Amino acid sequence: MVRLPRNAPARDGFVTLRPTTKDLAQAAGVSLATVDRVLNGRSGVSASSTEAVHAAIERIGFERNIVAATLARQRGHRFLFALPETSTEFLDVLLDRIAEFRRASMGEMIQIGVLRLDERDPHRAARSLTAISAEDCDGVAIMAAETPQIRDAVQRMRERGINVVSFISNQPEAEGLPFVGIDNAAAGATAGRLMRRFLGPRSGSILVLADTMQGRDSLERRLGFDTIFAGALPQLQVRPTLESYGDPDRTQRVLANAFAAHPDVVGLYLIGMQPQLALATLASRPSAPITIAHERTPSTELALREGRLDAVVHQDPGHLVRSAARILRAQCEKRPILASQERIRIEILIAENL
Amino acid sequence: MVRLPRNAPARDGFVTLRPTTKDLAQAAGVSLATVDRVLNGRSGVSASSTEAVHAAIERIGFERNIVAATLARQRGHRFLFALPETSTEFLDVLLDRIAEFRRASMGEMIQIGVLRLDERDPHRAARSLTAISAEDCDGVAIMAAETPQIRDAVQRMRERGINVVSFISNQPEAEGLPFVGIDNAAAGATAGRLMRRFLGPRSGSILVLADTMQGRDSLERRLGFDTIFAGALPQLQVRPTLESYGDPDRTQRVLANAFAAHPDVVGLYLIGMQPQLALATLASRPSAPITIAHERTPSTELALREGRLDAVVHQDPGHLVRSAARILRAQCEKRPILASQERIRIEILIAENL
DNA sequence: ATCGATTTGAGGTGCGCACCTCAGAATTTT
DNA sequence: AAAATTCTGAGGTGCGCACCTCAAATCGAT
Repeated sequence: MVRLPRNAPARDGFVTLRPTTKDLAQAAGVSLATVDRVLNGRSGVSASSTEAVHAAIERIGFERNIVAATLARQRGHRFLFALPETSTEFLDVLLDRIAEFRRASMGEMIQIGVLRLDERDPHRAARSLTAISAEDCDGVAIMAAETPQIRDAVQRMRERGINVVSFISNQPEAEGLPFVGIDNAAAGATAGRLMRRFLGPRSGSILVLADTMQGRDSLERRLGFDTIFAGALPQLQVRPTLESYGDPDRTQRVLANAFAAHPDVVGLYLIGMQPQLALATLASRPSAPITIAHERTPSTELALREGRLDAVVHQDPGHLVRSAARILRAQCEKRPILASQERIRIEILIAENL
Repeated sequence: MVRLPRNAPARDGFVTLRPTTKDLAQAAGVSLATVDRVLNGRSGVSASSTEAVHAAIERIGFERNIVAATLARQRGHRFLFALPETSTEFLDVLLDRIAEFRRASMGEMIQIGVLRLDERDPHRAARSLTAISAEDCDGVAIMAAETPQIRDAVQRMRERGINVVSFISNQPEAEGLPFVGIDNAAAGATAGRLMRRFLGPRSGSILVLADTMQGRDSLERRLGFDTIFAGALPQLQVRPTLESYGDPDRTQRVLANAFAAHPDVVGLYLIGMQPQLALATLASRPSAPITIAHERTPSTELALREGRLDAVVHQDPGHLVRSAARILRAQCEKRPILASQERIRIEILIAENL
């Protein structure tokens, strides 16, 4: 229990205490009020005063005490996660992590809400977003396919002063929206590389199954996957992407057809969010192809353990949630974000490192 | 900018404001002073009062406001990272992360120091630890091989009231020390599984090179690695562990000898912290074996990109540092730790998911 | 019943900052 | 020059909690 007297001498490898706003005011030769005005971007400060404060900040190495600031700024950030309404295992996991984060961040004065967007009806989804008022909400993390309606809604939200990040599924970067999620092309390439290595010298067809190829994410993953097999690999044929539309029956049907059409299937890449649908179909097949899926869920985890799945390419939902919240918070407080810390890693899971 | 008036009505998916200690005192029918005594584990409270407070905590769902608490408890935690003196690339990366974390946590009133321990001389290392006073330091994360001297020094530190976690290299769990790091047996098994899959139908010898097999970590990794090849794999021979002692010349020598003795080498598992030594030797060989190493460093990253390394099994140094600090802090504040959040993942890196 | 020990309550202080007010100073405009 | 405007400083308040003191109440044992 080390108390920290002001002006504590530097000892060992430790640093001394940090200057406060009072020290800053003194160093800058202005009053606390002016320091406050500069620090919090209030109006009515002359250029020379602003300059003096900034110079003093540099000189004495002032850093705002975030703990005290968030306490004093009796303002809990309210963030919304806008997620698709259709339920998938990955979304369930994500919701769990959001709930977990909500509990953890109550202590930090952050309130978390969830809004479900009707994917089938972009207009309705856009209206849900438009209904969010800046009074109720400081920031929104949006996971939705990019449509003109959504794009407009996002634009209007930002005009209302609500911070927005695009979450997991990337909105076009042109708008300058921060993106929280993995590089899907790299994720696809990762899956492709594993597939190729696991296949070794084997030859045959590789099937690719997506929920739908409408979404940017699936496209990017497929493109990344293909980069690995492009060129000199005549013995491996990556077949056109099959689409399941998240429908168990259709999944069964398209897979059965594909297996019939290509008796030499040696690999199966499950791009989409519902790999368990395909895995269920596959369970009945005798010689299983090398199978790689995305996202760790109870289903994929079990399949990995049971050997029905050879690898899973994953993005950590906990990280996604926390990163989105950190970015939104930084934006609210007009702090810079450390891009390096916010990069979501592409994780590879096999049975041994679960 | 949402202000949070007390007794704010619940809106949307948001939660209402949290009760304060004052509310808690009222609910428990005791005074603020008694609530304070219970919350902070001070003495002189009857069992019945303690009971009443805890019941009230449950009932009204009180949760301490960490922001206010850390501000009021004008006590900056001081934590030390005690690391080996011998420099490796992994340690350099680790030091970078520690420096980064130090900067980031100044705002949270946490001070971070680094202490280097002379590995060659356990007595000297133990003395360095013994010199740490509880006045100067609230917690220590120790990365060191377990020796009787270190064990005793740790014991004495704990008796002095300094919190300790064993860091990266595990001290025996018998002492009830929290451990921050990966399960090395699982990490070894992960490397083994990748090796086996990457080898496919190939047959031959697999070499294993460690810095030294003195450390528990290397032993565990080797054991985990072997589990994958145990039993029905006559075509793959995992050879006895070679030791480099971190010496470039010796590395070169033992590897050259091993390659001479086993012309059929198809795999190379680099257990230790200095894979770059072996990689340098390997660069001159024509047909490279499947090579797997531990820990992402500039060297291993480059080797992955250049194809000289096929996979890296990794533990994130940033996570390690933050997790150690979180655990130490939780111990200082007598808070429980969320074991699930503190599990360090075994990451798999290939060229595509860097 | 008396004494000591234990338990409790009331109250205060301060952490570092955000945010507010209002009066006075410095500057610009008329 | 006066008036209007912009800028500045001094001061206060409160966030939720930790930590402190001191007096009063309660308890147990003799």
